[in-house]
Amino acid sequence: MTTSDNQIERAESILDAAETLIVRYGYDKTTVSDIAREAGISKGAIYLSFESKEALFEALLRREIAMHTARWIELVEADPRGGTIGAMYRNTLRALDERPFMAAMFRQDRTVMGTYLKKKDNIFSDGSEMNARHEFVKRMQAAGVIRGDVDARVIAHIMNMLAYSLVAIGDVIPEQNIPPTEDVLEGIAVMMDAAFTPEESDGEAGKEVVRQIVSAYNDHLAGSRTGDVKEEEKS
Amino acid sequence: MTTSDNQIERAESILDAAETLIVRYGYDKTTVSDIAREAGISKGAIYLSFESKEALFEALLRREIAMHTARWIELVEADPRGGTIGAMYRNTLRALDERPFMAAMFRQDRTVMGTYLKKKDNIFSDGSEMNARHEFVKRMQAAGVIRGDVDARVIAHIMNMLAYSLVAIGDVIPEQNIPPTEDVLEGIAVMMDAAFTPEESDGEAGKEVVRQIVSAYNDHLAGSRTGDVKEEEKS
DNA sequence: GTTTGACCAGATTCGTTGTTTTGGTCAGTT
DNA sequence: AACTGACCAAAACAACGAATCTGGTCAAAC
Repeated sequence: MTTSDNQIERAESILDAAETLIVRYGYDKTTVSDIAREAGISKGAIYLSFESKEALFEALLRREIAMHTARWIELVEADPRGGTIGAMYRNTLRALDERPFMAAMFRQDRTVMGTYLKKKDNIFSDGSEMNARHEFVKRMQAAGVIRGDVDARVIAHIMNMLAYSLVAIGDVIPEQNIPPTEDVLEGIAVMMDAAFTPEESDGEAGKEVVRQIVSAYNDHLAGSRTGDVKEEEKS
Repeated sequence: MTTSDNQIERAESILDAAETLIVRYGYDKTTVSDIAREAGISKGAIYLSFESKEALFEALLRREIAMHTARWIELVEADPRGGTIGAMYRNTLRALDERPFMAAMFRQDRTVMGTYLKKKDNIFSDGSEMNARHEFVKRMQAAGVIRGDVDARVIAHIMNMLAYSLVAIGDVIPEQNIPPTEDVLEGIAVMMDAAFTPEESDGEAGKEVVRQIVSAYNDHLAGSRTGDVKEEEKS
């Protein structure tokens, strides 16, 4: 086990601590000292792994997205009829709904994200979510998994609408009036397939595209990590 | 023209004034005096038509729902292919999107509804929205306009999700990343028809059911008006 | 080389006090 | 009888220093 491995392990355990606290108390009410205590280390040690509270939080956001993506592909691979657009989308939604912090991110929950949302250049302000979904739909159309005769931007936006309302509609409708999530996801999947799956459809083509997208995304991630204290800086 | 007609006219003009101000400044920042000034009458006169600020506001909410419904049926009747579930739903969404105050209500916008939302027994807390949509779907199934083999509750909830996100997703996605509303509504209509319209479908049956529902709703309204100062009380 | 926790400046919260605003009323005017 | 607007108690707001808290640092301990 190398020094670098320990570094990463340490950073991960900090993020674990931060996640538990932030999901429960929110970004504002969770102090750096709280995180240190929860992780069983000193406050100073936090700053050996992260440049600032904000950088720590952004690392947490990135990790959460990565874990969500991993969980998504896991569900897709495990799903026997997982190659249609309906099934793949259902699995994204399921992965989203499974992870409370991911859901909070997606609806930009103020009680969880707190003042981070007010920062000028927070990672949501670029609208990358929309672009990602649009790209996904275009590729699926190219692979013949989604009908080509509907505007990709519109399909992508409808998918964003459903995802957003899945995690945000609780603000407006009391829980007991919402049908079981599984039923809703199933309904959405059936609807999507009926509307957007072409007549002749290969049940496996979709999965291959998902693999490509996810691996491209992972490469992208590896090249853009910021805010962690880098090895070189510490000599 | 009777006294009672004048009463109603007066009350309407108060509601007009209230609507303009509340849409712009919100419930909290709009004072009763402001409304009186905007309506060109004295503050005391407001209380000849309404029991309290809260009652006035609830009358405004009810009127807005009624106007939304009226607009909806108008669009349905005018729509040549208006009898399918997709077309009818698109017309609800269009009517919703056309009226800023209705949209603010639907997403329970805090800057517009202000402290009214914090009242114990506000008119949203009963979840009637959900029930209304559920009823609508069941009737449409009975009339053969929606496929009968899907859970009405789930369809109703998906419809609520799309309606909610239509008016609320702007909080999370910058406007320029959202496709034109017309395109989105068209996409939703196509999707709904592909997924929920039965093979053999009568294009006019849906409209008839809408007429029935709306007239039943209007009867219901007439029987439950509260908060206005009643004629009998004023003798 | 790591890790710690006392320490600090700036921000945030709190408690208090005085001022303004607001929903609602009602004696008086039209 | 319809309407007005000065008036009032209660609530909301503003100002303010005092007290507390928090992100971040760094000399000292391991």
